[in-house]
Amino acid sequence: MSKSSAEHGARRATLADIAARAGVSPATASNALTGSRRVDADTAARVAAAAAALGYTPNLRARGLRTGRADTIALLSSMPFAIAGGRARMGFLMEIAGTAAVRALESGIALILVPPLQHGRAPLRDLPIDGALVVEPLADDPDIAVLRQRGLPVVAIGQAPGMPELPFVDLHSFDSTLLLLRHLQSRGARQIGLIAGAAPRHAHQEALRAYGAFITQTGGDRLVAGVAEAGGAAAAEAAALAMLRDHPQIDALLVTVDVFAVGARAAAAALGLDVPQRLMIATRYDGVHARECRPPLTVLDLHLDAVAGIAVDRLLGLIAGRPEIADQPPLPTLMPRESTAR
Amino acid sequence: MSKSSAEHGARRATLADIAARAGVSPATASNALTGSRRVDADTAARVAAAAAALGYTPNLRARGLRTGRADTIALLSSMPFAIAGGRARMGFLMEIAGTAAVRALESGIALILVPPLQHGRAPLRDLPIDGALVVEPLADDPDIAVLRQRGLPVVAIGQAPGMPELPFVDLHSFDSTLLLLRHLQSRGARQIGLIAGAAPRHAHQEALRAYGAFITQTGGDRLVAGVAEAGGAAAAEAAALAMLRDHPQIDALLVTVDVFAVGARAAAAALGLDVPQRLMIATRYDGVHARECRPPLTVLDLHLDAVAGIAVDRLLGLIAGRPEIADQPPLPTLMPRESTAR
DNA sequence: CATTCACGCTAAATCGATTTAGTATACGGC
DNA sequence: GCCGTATACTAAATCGATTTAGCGTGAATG
Repeated sequence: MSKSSAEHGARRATLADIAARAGVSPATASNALTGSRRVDADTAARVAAAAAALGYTPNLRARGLRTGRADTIALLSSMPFAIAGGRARMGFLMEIAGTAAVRALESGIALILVPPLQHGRAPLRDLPIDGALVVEPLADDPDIAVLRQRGLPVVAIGQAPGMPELPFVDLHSFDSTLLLLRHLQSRGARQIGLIAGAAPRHAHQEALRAYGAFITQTGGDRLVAGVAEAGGAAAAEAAALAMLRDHPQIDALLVTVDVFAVGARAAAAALGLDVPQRLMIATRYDGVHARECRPPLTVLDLHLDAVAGIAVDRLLGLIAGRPEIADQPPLPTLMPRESTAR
Repeated sequence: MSKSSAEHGARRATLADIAARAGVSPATASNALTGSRRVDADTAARVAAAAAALGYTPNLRARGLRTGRADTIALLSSMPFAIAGGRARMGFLMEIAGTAAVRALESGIALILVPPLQHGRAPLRDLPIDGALVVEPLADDPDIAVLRQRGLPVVAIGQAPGMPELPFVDLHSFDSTLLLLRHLQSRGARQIGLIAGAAPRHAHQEALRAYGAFITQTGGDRLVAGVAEAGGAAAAEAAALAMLRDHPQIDALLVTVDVFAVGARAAAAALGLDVPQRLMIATRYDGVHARECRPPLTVLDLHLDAVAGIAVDRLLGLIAGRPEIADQPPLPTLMPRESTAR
């Protein structure tokens, strides 16, 4: 009965069918439907009627083959599985994906999700897309390299380190970090430690820069640990343990990655340090990790809706060759939770 | 300098280029690369070398045009914006999307996200896809109708009401409901009210059925309200208000939709009913709404990872014409929170 | 020796739309 | 009446891969 179920449905009407029914050539039918050249109003109406009658929808593969357009963009993240995978399954990426998909589809563009793959396949090389959004790219990001080689426009969500000319949507990492540092300070922190990702991502680098500026200004020791992203919470726990042991004067930790913050919290527990009384912890992204941590972690509202919307607009603009828009999303907003409620 | 940035990159190598370099015809090059027909080992090696040297990647549009395959599947939800949109941006859909995208990409299939659109466009008709996953379809789901008309295989996540023959992944809505009802009972509930979505979705219908069975068995009044999905939390609040006023004996509410549960919680607040002391509330999906509700809501772990994985496997199986797999995900697990901690 | 067969390959058709280059007609101006 | 030109259309080329049909060659079979 059923072989490949692709055989079932009635054959889709083609442009030639429409043309025949309307008594014109395929070329005219095409022009009438897409409006790319002048066509007599009567003829256009006949073509439109035929298309409606036959339920015509263009074959996007054929159109794409001819025009080179794909009417598709990709959203991708290079975050390693240890951070982006697991229980909280790419919350960050998915939050952006939701808004981005809506925004794109409203413009008739489909959004393909390209999550980090465990086994490092590179589907990017032949994906039929017109452009891509890259979330928090690395310096010398291999995905961006591939996309550029294909000549595809790219918009980074969070600046791409070392590529100042690459269009990006600003995640305001410097200001974010300052916001959190000042919050910790206002809650009475005297010595803040910083735990950042070791990978060359703009967010980490900016966190370091902001932290440096803050320490210079306020005094105190410059206590920083870089954690390998692939290590996940366990690596962060180890780093936090070492840092807290070596520097018992630390009374607050700023952790740039939510998964790492969970590790830091575990380290505090291991050392018997009460959170928030003895040690405050704050992180950046408000995901499952931050919310389900006990106590819940103070975070930022990164306004990812706005971020995603602007990113899509910018990318579609680049694809269409429209002049660049300069919009940037609003600055993140503080969302204090128990982990800093002293 | 920059016009359409699509012009920048070097022209992609085509099969013809490979063929020329390897000194064979395009047909042979194709056969060598795809392995669809026998080719001399030497020749195949030459072709492979040429492909590698030129960095050849097939043009998927051209291939798709010829073969009819798209190597793409869609994930779509018909949930109205009032539920799926807004602050919690399709948590349910996105949670599934993450796993599904990984699983699909590992098989070389891209995943397109089709969220509900506010202005009811129907991009489904011409999206180049091989099949689709539909989340919690409606009875007579218009999306499914379109897909079927196109002859595309569909897998429902949560059974499709009135379409028992449609392949689906079981969300175990009947058992889920019983699980929650028994939990409420075990926490001392004497009279449970049910607030379900009014739309003809399997989850709601099964909730009603399970609730009916439960009441029949345990006694008590059958107190049910159906809430229009498009009404969102406000509609649910109104319904809960009415129900709680009319039936003050209600001491627990089971709400099938997380957004509605938030509305129910607001109704309790408006009536001055303490949660959970005077009124317990439980819902199904563990999303932002449930977690950020005060008090946090008791929910189920629906094991969406497993659900999504099975759904993708089933769909890819259908597309490939493989015999059906019968796997179903594990039963949901209870995650008690404060809203039922009496 | 003639015939069949398998093998390895190629030319050309094909998928369905868009676009180029060009044709037929009508109209206006002189 | 002739020319230029705008209009409305069409035939054919094109995008890049796959697939059909078929062609030589050499080995095996009777």
